[in-house]
Amino acid sequence: MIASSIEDVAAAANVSTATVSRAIRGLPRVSPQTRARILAIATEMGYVASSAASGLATGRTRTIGVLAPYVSRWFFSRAIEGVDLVLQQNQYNLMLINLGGYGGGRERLFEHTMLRKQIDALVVLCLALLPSELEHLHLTEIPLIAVGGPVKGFHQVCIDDYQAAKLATQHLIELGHQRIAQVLGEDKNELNFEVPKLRDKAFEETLVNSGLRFRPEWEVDGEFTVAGGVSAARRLFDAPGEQPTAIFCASDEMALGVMMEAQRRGIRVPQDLSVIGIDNHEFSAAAGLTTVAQDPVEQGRLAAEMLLNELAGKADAVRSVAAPFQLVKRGSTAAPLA
Amino acid sequence: MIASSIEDVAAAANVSTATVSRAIRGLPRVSPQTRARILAIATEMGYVASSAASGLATGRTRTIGVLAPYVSRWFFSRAIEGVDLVLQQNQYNLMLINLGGYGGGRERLFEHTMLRKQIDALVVLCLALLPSELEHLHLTEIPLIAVGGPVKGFHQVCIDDYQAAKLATQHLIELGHQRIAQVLGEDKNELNFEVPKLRDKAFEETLVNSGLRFRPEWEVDGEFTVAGGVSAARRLFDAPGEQPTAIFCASDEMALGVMMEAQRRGIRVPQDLSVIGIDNHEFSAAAGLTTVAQDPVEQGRLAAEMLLNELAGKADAVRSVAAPFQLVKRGSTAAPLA
DNA sequence: CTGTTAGCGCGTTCAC
DNA sequence: GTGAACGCGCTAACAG
Repeated sequence: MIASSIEDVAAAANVSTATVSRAIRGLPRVSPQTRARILAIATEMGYVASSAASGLATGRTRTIGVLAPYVSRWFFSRAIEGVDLVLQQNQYNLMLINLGGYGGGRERLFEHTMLRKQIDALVVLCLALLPSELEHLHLTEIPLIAVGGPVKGFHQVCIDDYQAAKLATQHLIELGHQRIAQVLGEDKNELNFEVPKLRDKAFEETLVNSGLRFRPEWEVDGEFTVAGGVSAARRLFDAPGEQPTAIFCASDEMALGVMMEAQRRGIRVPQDLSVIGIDNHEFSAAAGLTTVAQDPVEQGRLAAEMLLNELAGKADAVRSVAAPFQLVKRGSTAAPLA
Repeated sequence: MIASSIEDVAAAANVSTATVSRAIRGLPRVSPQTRARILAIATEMGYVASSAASGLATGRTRTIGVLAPYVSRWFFSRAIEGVDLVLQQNQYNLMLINLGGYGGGRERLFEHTMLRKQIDALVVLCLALLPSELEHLHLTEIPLIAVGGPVKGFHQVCIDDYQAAKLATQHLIELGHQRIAQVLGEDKNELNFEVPKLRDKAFEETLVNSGLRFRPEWEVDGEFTVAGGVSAARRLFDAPGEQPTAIFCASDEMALGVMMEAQRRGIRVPQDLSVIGIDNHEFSAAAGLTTVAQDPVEQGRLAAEMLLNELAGKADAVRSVAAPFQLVKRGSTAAPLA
């Protein structure tokens, strides 16, 4: 009852396979009656077209690839969900290509998986690609788009990271903070991208433009993780001499780590220390973290829609779009006591 | 240079397509010299077999499906990474089937996507499936396995949730707590599974078996999220009368929410309140949360390995396996003050 | 409106 | 060790 092919259906309905194909795919040139009859029979037989066969015939897989540096981090998993939302609505499949677990064979991934015509389009989640990889991708000539960060030669959906970081920094400055430290995320394993640099640059320039002193010793790496935020906070708190009254963190996960470490030491947030992040991570509201919010679900959704439009034949459907962001004030920031 | 088919390679190498096929797939009956020559030419031409065509011919897709209720929650995203690890090592693709975003058309997912012979095997991440869905899945006759929770009629890789919850509860009791509340996760949108029930049952029975009183009013829902944990904590803290000295949370995310709310109210953890969770979420170490740890990456990896073994022809490769768990003591639990 | 006929690109007998 | 030929299941172009 399950393993039926289009021929079985055609035979059962006394029509040709071509008619079955047309009827099922909703193409014209089939009388309403025959269509109804075929559909009924197909349903009853549990017939579903083989994707391999139709893929071979059409050259389309109805599958979109999502290339991610990690899947278990907030931004990426949410962006994946956003892409998925659109794909499901359009009966497309989602092939997850995770670079995080890749042990050395990363290049093979591009030369094989990517090229096997297994996907009709690709979403690249903020990821720095090697020149050879970019070349491979462009050779496939499938629609491409980047989400969450710029990729050279790609259209992109992402916030203006410079402006976002500037907004966060300015919030601290406007509250009256003068001694502001930064926890940033550095590019460890080459999976990373330009976003950290932009946020870093914005922080420094905003500080200086406001007449404040930029202190290199108050710039520590948090690796974009909670654990990294904790250890970054330790380094700051353990340093001798003057302490910052506020910390700008390049991501909420790091900011949450900073808050946890502060709490452990009895440093009160926001009385003794203001903390601000970027992202609006799921945990941030609960933790009362002030942040510059962005919405990866929406970004993923938008990107997927553009790709599908492009696949549907709309010219230049894939464009670069600036995603919105906004300051969300919560309890972790306040004017400095002194 | 990219869009080459096996015929192009065959022509360039002056051999038949059959020989190219054998050479590339490492089959015998090809002289070392010809094989080397063919491989060189294929590489140079950037040839990669079309997955649709080979899929049609072999009936195999080299793709494994992962059916998940959500992708952006800790357990699921980590389990996906675990599965992915094994698939990448074996040149398999991962098709992500997310039920979370599914707006009503859930059944169609099963009748179409699942059945289109698009995947060679399926991993179900702790998810309650409807009888009709189970039927569909079994009809496909592909290897199946459940991870993280029992699915009727499936082999499974998961911890013994009863024992894990019992361990957590006992830890609190052994510390001397007598007034213990529970934050559990209820089955809201039918995406859920039996795990919450098991943990709940273990908590109650352990309490009673230790001669402690079980108070229904101290059992509140936290929806398995941080935000849910926060609001559960509020309900507990706002209730008049006696307060619990410890709270058992059925997941770390809820426990973290409880800790955040406690902190906001000046309730000291662990002096005034002990909190324990289950999972060992990425944030738990940073937050100092005592928990019963489990490892979804490992569970996913194990499940994927069994599936691939089964696909490789090993009989009964897919079995049920009890995953390990252990108590990880951190700062959030201590003996009650009084 | 419907049927016939070619492929889509590869794997796989079988002969050689 | 190698090649020719068929078939996987479906779609597309053309006939009717």
